[in-house]
Amino acid sequence: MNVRSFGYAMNFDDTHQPAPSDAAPVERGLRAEKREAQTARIMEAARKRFVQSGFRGASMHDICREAGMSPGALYRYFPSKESIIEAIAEQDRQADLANMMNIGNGPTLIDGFMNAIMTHFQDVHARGMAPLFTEIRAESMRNEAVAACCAKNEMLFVNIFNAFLEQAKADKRIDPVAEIDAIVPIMMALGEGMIMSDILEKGVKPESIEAILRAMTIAILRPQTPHETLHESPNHA
Amino acid sequence: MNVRSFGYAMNFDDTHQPAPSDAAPVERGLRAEKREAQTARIMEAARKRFVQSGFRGASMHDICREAGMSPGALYRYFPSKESIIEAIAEQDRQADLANMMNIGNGPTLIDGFMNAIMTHFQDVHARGMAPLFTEIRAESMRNEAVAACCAKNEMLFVNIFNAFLEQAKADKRIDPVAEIDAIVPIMMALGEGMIMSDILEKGVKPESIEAILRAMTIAILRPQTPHETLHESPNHA
DNA sequence: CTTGACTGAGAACGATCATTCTCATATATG
DNA sequence: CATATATGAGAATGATCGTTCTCAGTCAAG
Repeated sequence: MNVRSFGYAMNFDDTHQPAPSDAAPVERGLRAEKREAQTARIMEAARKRFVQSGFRGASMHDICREAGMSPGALYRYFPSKESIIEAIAEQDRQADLANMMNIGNGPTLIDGFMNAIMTHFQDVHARGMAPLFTEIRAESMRNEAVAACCAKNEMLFVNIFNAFLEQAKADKRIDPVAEIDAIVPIMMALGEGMIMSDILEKGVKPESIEAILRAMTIAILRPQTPHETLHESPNHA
Repeated sequence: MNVRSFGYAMNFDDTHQPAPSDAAPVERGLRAEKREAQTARIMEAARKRFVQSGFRGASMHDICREAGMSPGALYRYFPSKESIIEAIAEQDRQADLANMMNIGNGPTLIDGFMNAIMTHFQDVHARGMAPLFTEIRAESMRNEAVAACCAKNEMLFVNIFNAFLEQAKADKRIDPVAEIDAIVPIMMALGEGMIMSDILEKGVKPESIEAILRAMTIAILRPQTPHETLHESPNHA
């Protein structure tokens, strides 16, 4: 269900890896597999500690203890604490991006949009990732590498979202209240607020959230085809 | 222009203060005034460093240097770094609260609401406080004292906002799309997202922001008196 | 078995941090 | 002036942190 690509771009060279010589490519796969498993174990442990204590608050020894590993071992996989932070930020932002790629999959434009963000909220809530998200955003305001990671993934989504809305506008399926260049960042900001606040944690019913966000989205995008506005709220007593 | 009440509740006793004996209440005022000025200077310096490096990233020596003060001097005013963090969080959240108290001051319900939040956004943006806000929210997810401070001020505002909307609903001036108990936390989450993202920093025109948020607010609250919906956007070319 | 690279444990290191200690100065009070 | 108290500077302290060092085990290849 989750993105497990592990394609996080770390800026340290993997010179440990044996040179891809012509002999025994099968064995190399076994070694690499073990390495990946260990790396994943470290990241899992780090994420737990970071959620609980923040990037600066969690110590390397904490992470080692959580991962059941010595510092000497851990440093064979990550050259620094910074690199762990960057890897986790990258992985988290990529997971967010993957979740949001689903806008556009739905019977109507509004339904596709609502499904994507409601699923995303549920996912973040279920995995207890709201504190980590907030931590990443705070870190991104002073840490250049993390800022670049956020900017990169944000740009990817902005471009897609923007093109999606521009197309819908050109097709006269929506008639937005303002320029799409303004709507996109604002809707993203609103979404980030919902994630940070972890509304589901506060006991607000998902149906209410959906009803409110749907009304809001319709008001901003103003869908033009009649059946777009029909499903105002699927759960209305 | 700003809230300068300095009524932040610090949980350390001010036993330094001379006992309020019957003699010379005038002199005591002078001493207290100097103390307040020094305290303010430290908090100003701390805020600067915290914005730049975060709560954990900024060291006490950094703050001392910024304030032009030795550690020995600084520790006469604050017993710990924690207490500075708490004082700043409290002050910041109180300023936010004061800004938001203005909902209700406007020709229409929607106008009052829009004025309050737009002014608040401008204020936070102008003072460059978005990083500090994000830092406080991140800290509140693991630091009990900061969490309590956020919860306290949030509760104060929630109660007011809630009563405000319930009254408007009872008067049939609005017909909200969902229960007010759901609308309040969601609108607050949306606002926090706008502040964290510092939309104004991204070059989005304030008129566009206002137009979008106004449409959104109208869609959620659904004002019933005809002139409520009239002023859709005051700055429309 | 020997070799050589990989992996791991855990002590150790230097830096940095929040905080405290010591001592000096200033100021109000009698 | 003498005393007591508030204020300040700056070195010192003990803890903690990220990181490295040393050495021992593992395992595939010859």
